[in-house]
Amino acid sequence: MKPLPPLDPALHQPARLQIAAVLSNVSSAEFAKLREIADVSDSVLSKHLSAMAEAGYVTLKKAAMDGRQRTWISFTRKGRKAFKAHMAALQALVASAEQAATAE
Amino acid sequence: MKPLPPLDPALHQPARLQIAAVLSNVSSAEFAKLREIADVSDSVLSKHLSAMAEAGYVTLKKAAMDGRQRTWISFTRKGRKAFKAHMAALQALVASAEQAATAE
DNA sequence: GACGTTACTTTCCAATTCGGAAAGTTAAAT
DNA sequence: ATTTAACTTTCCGAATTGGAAAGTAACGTC
Repeated sequence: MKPLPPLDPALHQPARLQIAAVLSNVSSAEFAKLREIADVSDSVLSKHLSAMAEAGYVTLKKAAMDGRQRTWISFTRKGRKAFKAHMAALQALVASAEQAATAE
Repeated sequence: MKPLPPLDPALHQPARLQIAAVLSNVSSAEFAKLREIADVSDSVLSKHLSAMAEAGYVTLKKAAMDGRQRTWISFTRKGRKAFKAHMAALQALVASAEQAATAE
């Protein structure tokens, strides 16, 4: 039984996984939508997004929507790739666990 | 896009996932084996195992092996169930991410 | 039967991380 | 010029995580 592929610390945290899962499905998502799904406060979401942006995984774009200022978040190519790798690592984990016959 | 099933905090941490993945495949594993796979120090492994034991997820049994004292770790039924649920949550995450066409 | 060794366990401590509240910022609406 | 909406940053406190080192328990040895 060998060590599994490494999990990305910038994505592994639950709120970040949620955010990433959403972003993987869309070209961009609204701040408010992510906050709702990740179920965190403004400040916490903002901090997670900053961290992910710092890692080069997402970009934030402010755009006027109905006059109001909104922030749209998107994966960068790097972010998409990192998330894909992270998912693969999780898949590997699931797979390794799936041969769960009771052997010794 | 709805919130995904919750991830179990007692299992989500990387070292714990590794430990759980191993345990899911065997009836019991040696302390030393887990330490090697999780790639952590004695003290850290011991603490993770204590935490998982406290959660009712694993049991530790000391047994003499070749004269020497060894500790064998096993999932409880509850632990197995919790890990299964956790894996299902990860699967759901993977699945939700998998429709990753670029839609909006 | 004192002593060393092995195999953990617990304590100590520092570094991160995480979260919310509250204060700060900025651009648009009035 | 003010207000307001939509974040962002600061300011905490609490919890996690990790290693080193000290502690403990069970043998094995002499």
